[in-house]
Amino acid sequence: MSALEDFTGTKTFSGLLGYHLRRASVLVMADLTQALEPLGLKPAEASALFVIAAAGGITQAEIGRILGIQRANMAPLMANLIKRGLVARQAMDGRSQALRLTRAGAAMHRHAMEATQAHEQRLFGHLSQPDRARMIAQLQRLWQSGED
Amino acid sequence: MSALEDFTGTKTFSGLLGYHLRRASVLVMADLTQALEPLGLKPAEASALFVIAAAGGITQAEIGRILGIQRANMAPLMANLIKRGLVARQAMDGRSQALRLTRAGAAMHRHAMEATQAHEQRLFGHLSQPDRARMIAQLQRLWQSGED
DNA sequence: TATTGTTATACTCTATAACTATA
DNA sequence: TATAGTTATAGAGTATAACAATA
Repeated sequence: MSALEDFTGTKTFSGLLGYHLRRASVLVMADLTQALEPLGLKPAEASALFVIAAAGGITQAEIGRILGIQRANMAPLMANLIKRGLVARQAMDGRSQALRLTRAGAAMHRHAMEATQAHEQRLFGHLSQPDRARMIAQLQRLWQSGED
Repeated sequence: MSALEDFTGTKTFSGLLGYHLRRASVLVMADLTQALEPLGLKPAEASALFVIAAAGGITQAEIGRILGIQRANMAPLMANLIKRGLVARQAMDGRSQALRLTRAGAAMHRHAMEATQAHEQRLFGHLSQPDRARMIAQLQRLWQSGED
């Protein structure tokens, strides 16, 4: 056991769930970023595609609320997806625009979902299905408790 | 159930552990940042104090390796803690310097640990002790698998 | 009055490169 | 050659403020 493992294994951090949550999240995001890079997608862009695929006709402001992304930051993100022909707009009323996947966007969505599932399997595959489900439920309750 | 909860509750994201890990981590870091703000500490600074308290005489490069912080980013962080009189340096050899908490630093460390424990209790107190221990063990194995 | 979409901008965090002094 | 500490800097992600158009 190296000196580094020794320290991180002491009571200094071993009792702090938030610390391990953060370190794990950093690792997972880095791996997901790599997994999506061949598709030319960033995690936030892939997430937006996932939401549109599940809820065609949704507005970008609503996607932002679901994903925790500011309206101001959704604008360039969505402009990029539209410019690349993955998402199409359709006027609902004078200020809202319904978003749908194009054919290319639907294909990209499938590839992104496959890459994401493979990534999840790679990182979390060693966990049993009940362990995974329990952790998801606990984490979801946690972050949704901060949603108002 | 609102439209937002409905979407985040669908199979789109509910099966993705990485997504919930990320959302939870963001919430936890925001809460910890607030909890430490009255002390004038940022999470990274508090973590450095924790490491020094547990391992007096350690160098800042080693702290960086433990916490996953680049050497280049440790320099201004540690300079700030020293300028505030929380940490003192002591030459080991011509290039390495042993770090120790000053009296003020030890007091700050206690306050930071108390604030952190209260924060953890506030966010994770609803989890049973076995649940908490299991989650910590699983997350730790996960992020440490990416350490080389 | 509130909301959508947008632009501009600032701030924080993190990563890279380069340098010196020393081992 | 490798490491400690430092500086400068660039990039990404996120936050705030303001605006026009519309509900």
